[in-house]
Amino acid sequence: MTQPAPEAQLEIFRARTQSLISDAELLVKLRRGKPLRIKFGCDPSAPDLHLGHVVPLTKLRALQELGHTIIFLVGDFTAMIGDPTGRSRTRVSLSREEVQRNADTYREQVSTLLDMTKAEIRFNSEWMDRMTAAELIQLTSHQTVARLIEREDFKTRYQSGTPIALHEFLYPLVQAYDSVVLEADLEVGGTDQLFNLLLGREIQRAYGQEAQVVLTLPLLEGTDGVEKMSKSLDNAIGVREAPHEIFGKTMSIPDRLLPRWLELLAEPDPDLEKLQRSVEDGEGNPRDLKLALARQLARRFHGEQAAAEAEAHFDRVFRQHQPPRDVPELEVASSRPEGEELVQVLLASGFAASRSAARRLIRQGGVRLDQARVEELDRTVAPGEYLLQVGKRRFARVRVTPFQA
RNA sequence: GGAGAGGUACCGAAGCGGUCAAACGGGGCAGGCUGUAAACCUGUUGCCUUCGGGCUACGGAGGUUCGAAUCCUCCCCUCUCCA
Repeated sequence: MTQPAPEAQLEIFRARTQSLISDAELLVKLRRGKPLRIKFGCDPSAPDLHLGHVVPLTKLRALQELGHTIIFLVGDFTAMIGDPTGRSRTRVSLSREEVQRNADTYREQVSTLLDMTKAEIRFNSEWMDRMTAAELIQLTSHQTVARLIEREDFKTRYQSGTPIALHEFLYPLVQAYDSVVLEADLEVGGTDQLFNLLLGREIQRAYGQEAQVVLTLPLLEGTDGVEKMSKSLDNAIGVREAPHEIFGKTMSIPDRLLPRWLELLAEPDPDLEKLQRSVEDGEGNPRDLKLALARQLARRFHGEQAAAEAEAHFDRVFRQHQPPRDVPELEVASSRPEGEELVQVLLASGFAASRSAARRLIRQGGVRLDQARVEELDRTVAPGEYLLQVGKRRFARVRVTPFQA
């Protein structure tokens, strides 16, 4: 592959980024004509990729296609600390086997997005396990508390009286040191990583290396439209989720989030862009645009056919209000000759967490048996087969078996 | 070592002797509407209930009181400041 000219490459590096520090330094590195070593840190404990990860991974693929080397740094050592970003507590350390297994899963999932045969995967325990206390002290000597406390979340935590444990300061330092060991030319991360990435530059200089270029990417908001996407906030769409889940969840994002998702996630597509323009003009219906995005995402992770089925499922359940084709089946034994209480059936089906919750659902008109809304709280279901529906989207085919004394 | 602040439901946060299963906001769930599981509006959100009520809950254990999330004692945990 012949590499585009440095200036042309710069445009690709810069596309959709939050910040790039700095253009000039990147150009210097590119002009040397050698493939850059591009570091990207990943968390060893959460191998489930979601759309939030797709943003940087798409970027990395573009850079990989320019012939640069992508290095996935698995922070298995740093995981003992837990990134102080947000409120995450210190995590339990994972065993070597667990880390390896997670890394394998990660590799497998990332493979659908970029060419892993050309990428390196490294673990920072490789060098951190061997670091002596004296070396660690030396590393810490290159930074000041004042500098570390500048980091936004440390600052707010300090000011608000939320405790900061001493070891948390080591997280950015170790991450920075990883760049030294890997001789990274550039590090990619989310905006929330800016401080850590910049620290990498300082520590590299302290160890006599050229500073890495820092490239940060916007963080994708989750399905709630407010918080950044994360599994723990339950606002994520996983790339391995079922096609109809990906499709449906995408359809349920707030309309106002749509431009953002299109900007960060959508692959170039003339039809999509045409739709987008018509929606911006007030002509088109945002729903159609959302459909197009949902279709594209489902197709990207599950293929054309699965995407079509997911769309059909959505259309059926939410537009026509018909039960879906595949409904989970469930068997409930009658507890008395005339059958079983509906309340009990709801509990057994998992649609209600308690009998009180089940009654509440019925009282609110959220329960249907064979399409007919149930009005009686004390409804008993005679033995037989029924389609049970709770709310708009939860269905089960229930078989109530006869009473046996 | 000393001084102070605080621990309330899924989360944030009020309440500081009864009218508190606990305001309010977020989240969840349900209903309505709709162009979608969007937006908006309404309801609901401890458990059990024969729908009259009953039971368990406000860091833990005791106590005062007819009655405690609210007062007292001890304990556990968190934070801040001073040394």
